Amino acid sequence: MQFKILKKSKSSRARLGLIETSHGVIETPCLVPVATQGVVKTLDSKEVEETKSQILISNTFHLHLKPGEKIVEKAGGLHKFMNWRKPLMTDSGGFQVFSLGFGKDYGVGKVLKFFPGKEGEQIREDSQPQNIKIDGNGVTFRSPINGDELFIGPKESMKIQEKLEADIIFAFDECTAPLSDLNYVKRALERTHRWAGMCLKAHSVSGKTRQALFGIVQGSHFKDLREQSSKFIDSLDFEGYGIGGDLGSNKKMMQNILDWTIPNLNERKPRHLLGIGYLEDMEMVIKSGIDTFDCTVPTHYARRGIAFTSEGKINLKQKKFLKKDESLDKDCTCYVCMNYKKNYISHLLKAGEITAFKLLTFHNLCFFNDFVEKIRQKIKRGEI
RNA sequence: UCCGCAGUGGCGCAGCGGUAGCGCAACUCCCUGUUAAGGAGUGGGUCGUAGGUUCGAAUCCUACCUGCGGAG
Repeated sequence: MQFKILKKSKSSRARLGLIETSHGVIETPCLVPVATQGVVKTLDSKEVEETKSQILISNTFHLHLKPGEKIVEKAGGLHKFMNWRKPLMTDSGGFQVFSLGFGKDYGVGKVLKFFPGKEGEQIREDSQPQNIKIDGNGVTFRSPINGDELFIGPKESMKIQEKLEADIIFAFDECTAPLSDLNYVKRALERTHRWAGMCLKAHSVSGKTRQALFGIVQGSHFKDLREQSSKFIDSLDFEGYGIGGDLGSNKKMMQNILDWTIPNLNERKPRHLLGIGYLEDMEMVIKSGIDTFDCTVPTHYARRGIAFTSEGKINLKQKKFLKKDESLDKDCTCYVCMNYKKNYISHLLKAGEITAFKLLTFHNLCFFNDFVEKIRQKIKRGEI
C-alpha cells in the first residue's frame, strides 16, 4: 500500500490523497461502506461498485464464525470469494469486544446518548462484561451461533485477517465503552498497546507484506490517554492508523478527541476513523484530518426504511409517501432515483418486500458517496 | 319463512355481571469499526340499535337491524 497526499488544506487539517493498493486506487477522503459478512447487505458486488463505493470493510469476527477463514482462503481470498475486485479492509474483531461485551450489557453505543440517565453507571477497573471475558492475552467470546467458546487475541486476529487477504487490516484492540471510568480505560489501553506490538510482530513474521497493517488509537474521551495512545501507536511501525473507541457524548467532544489525537500521528500515513459517518459529522471529521471512515448508517438505515436526501432523512414507511410520485431525491441521479419513485418504494416496504431494502441501500450509498465527493471538491477548490 | 352462529378502536380477535384489553395498522422517537428487515413509546372504542333485569351490563332477557351458515 502507498499513500500519496495530493493537497493539504490551508485552513484545516483536511487533505486530498490517494491510497494505492494492489486492487486499485482510493481517492481520499473516502467513505468505507460496511460489508461485515462479506456482503453489503441486500446488494451484490456489481451493484456496490455502481454506487461508486471505492473500498469496503468486512469483519474478522463474523467471517471467522461463518464460514471460517479457511473456506475464504481456499476460495482464493475474500476479494475472489465475494467477487469484489476493488480494495478491501477487515476490521480486527476489536469492536465486538465492546458490542458483544459492555455495549450489550448496558445497551449503549460508542457515542453515548442521554448521558444524564446513565451518569450513575460506570464501568470500573477489573469489571468484566457478562458474556465475554477480557484478559491480557485476548478475549474469550461466546459464539452467537452455537454458544461455543472462542478465543481471539492479537495473534489469532492477525492469522484470520491474513487468510482473508484484505488489502488493509487492523490491529486487534479493545474498543472501550463510553461508561468506562479512567482506571478501566487505562488498563484497557495498556492491553491495546501491548496487543498492537504483538500484531505487528505476528504480521511481519508471517511475511504477508502485501497487506497494510493499521494500528488503532484508543483512550476513550480522556485527553491524556488519547494523547498517550496516539504517540505510542505512532511510535510503532504501522502503515496507517485507525482511531477507535468511544468518541464522547456530543459532536464537540468528538472533535476534541480528534484534535488530541491526529496532530500526534505521522501525517504521511493514512488515518481511518472507525465507525463514524453521519452526514452531519463528515465535514468536521475530514477537516480534523481523517482520510477514510466506515459507517453502517447508509446501509443500516436503509433497512429501517430511511432514505437520505438533500432535504434530510425521510422514512418511506410513512403512509404519506404512498402518494408521492417523485424520486427519493430531486437532485440525485443514481439508478434508483432515475427509475423508481417514493410511492413504489413505500409500497414495497409496507408489503415486506426485500427489494425495498435493496433500492434504499443503493440510493443511500450513492448519496453518501456523492456527499464525500463534494467535500473532496471543496478541498480541491480550497474552500475547507 | 324457520333454525343456528356472529356483530367490541382502521382490520383481525379476547373478555361473558363490577364501567374494556391483545395483535396488526397509524403516528412519534432511537439506531455511528452491524448480535440488527431491530427496539422504545403514543394516540384511538358511549362494546350493532332500542328497551328491560340488576346496586351495577360488552357480559343476562326481549325486539329489531346487519352479516354468515343450514333447513325449506
